Amino acid sequence: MKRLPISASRIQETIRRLAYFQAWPDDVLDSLAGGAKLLTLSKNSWLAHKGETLDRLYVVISGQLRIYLPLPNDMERVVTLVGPGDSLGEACLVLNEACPYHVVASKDSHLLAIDGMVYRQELSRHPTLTSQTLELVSRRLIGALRDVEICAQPSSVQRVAGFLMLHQPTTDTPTFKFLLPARKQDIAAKLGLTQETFSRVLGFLVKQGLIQMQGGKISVEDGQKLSQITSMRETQEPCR
Amino acid sequence: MKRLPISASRIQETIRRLAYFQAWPDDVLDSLAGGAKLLTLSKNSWLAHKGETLDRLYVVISGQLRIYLPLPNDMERVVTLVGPGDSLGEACLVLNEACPYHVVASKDSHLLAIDGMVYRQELSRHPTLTSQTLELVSRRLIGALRDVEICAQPSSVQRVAGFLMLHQPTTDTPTFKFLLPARKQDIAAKLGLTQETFSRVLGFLVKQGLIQMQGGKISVEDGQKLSQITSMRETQEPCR
DNA sequence: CGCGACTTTGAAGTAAATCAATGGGCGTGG
DNA sequence: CCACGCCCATTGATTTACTTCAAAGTCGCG
Repeated sequence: MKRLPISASRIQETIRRLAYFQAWPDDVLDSLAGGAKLLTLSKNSWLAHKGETLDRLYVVISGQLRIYLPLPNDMERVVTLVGPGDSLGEACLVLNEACPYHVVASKDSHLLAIDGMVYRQELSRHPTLTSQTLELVSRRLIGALRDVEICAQPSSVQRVAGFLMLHQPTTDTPTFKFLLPARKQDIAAKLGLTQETFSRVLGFLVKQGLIQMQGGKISVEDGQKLSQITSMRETQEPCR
Repeated sequence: MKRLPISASRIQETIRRLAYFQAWPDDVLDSLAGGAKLLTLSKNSWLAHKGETLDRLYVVISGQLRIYLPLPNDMERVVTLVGPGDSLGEACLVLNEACPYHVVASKDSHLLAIDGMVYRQELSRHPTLTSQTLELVSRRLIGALRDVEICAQPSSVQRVAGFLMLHQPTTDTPTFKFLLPARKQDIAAKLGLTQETFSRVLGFLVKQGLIQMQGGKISVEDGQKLSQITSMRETQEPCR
């Protein structure tokens, strides 16, 4: 992880380009730019460890971060995959609490790091920002709940089906394509499965004709049936 | 569920007594009392269904609510148990989104129901409330993460140990007692276990001398060892 | 073309779910 | 005050879906 020696104007420019800051007033952006840094993280390098105090708000410009919880058996439970335009750390900064998860770059990444003190100060100064942040955190809370719901599915097929259906653009679109947002390994870890099980389930769904797959490209052929799986009592066909 | 025919003054009085509203200005409380109702829910009656729009903020006065996600196999994944002084619905109201979970009374309960419109209006009028709510939702988000962490533990013994250790009053208190906050059934569902497994694991821990148990009263005898279990690779003793 | 990272496939073991039945508390009513 | 009935917890026996361990296969990239 190294700090890019970039001019302040470059930072301001970057900030203004990010959707995250779209609705924020100019003077706030100027303040934020003051304590901001541009970071470059190479794949697999750490951004934060669980238990550390987080003193920055991070916004991903390019690349991808993996937020996860470490498990006893050398496994990980992926909480979120943070992509371009996404941010991380609001809740911790607001509460001034220790970081509850690990964060590492899952790809070479560029990010904006905004000083926590400045961030909190601006937050307290501008009610609009506070309510926007409230909305953001609320969205994240509800999102977390959706993830819990998927991971709580009793069978692996149901979890994967639930995951796939998250990507349908509009409800009642029976067929659609998308690219897996990360390595299958990481997605499996987000679903609470091993990569092996995830692979097998995808293979099973292909065999059933419910999806097609080539590399990371998924084509859902029958979203209808896939949704039903989620609420079915028996999922695993006799396997032959 | 029936509406108590209670005077407005009684409602204001109740509101003022709740810790939830401690720091809120008087005029806000008056407004909130305007659209508020006192509800009585008898055990097992519904407060909200998943998918419905939630148009009230609820604060529990007495009793207990169970927030949960329905699972295909007629099981539930308990998200939270909401007790006296706790509230529910902030995130939904802020985003004006459908309720993502079911809510039922797990005991006979009394609650305060505050009109959503009024709540949002007051929120937008008073930046202080907004930041307090931001803190509340942030806390809830981080709490949700802790729950995910426990449920992600690979073995049942580790999940239960993690749950038990949540109740230690201060870190480095090796021994402590507490009362289970709900039926074992519901706690099991919160840990992603069946009641049978939960029962067996508790029995196992008793046999190991790590805890004592009589009914809902738990006495943790060796928090040290219990914490270690959480990060151990092998958990289940050979059983004989 | 060959190497490393990631994924897929196979075979075996195991922990937890499931099914089924018993046991204990507690409130209600006789 | 005891007896019944209900709800919840416990215990046992069985099944199986997932993990685990191991190895081969694929892909992209220098």
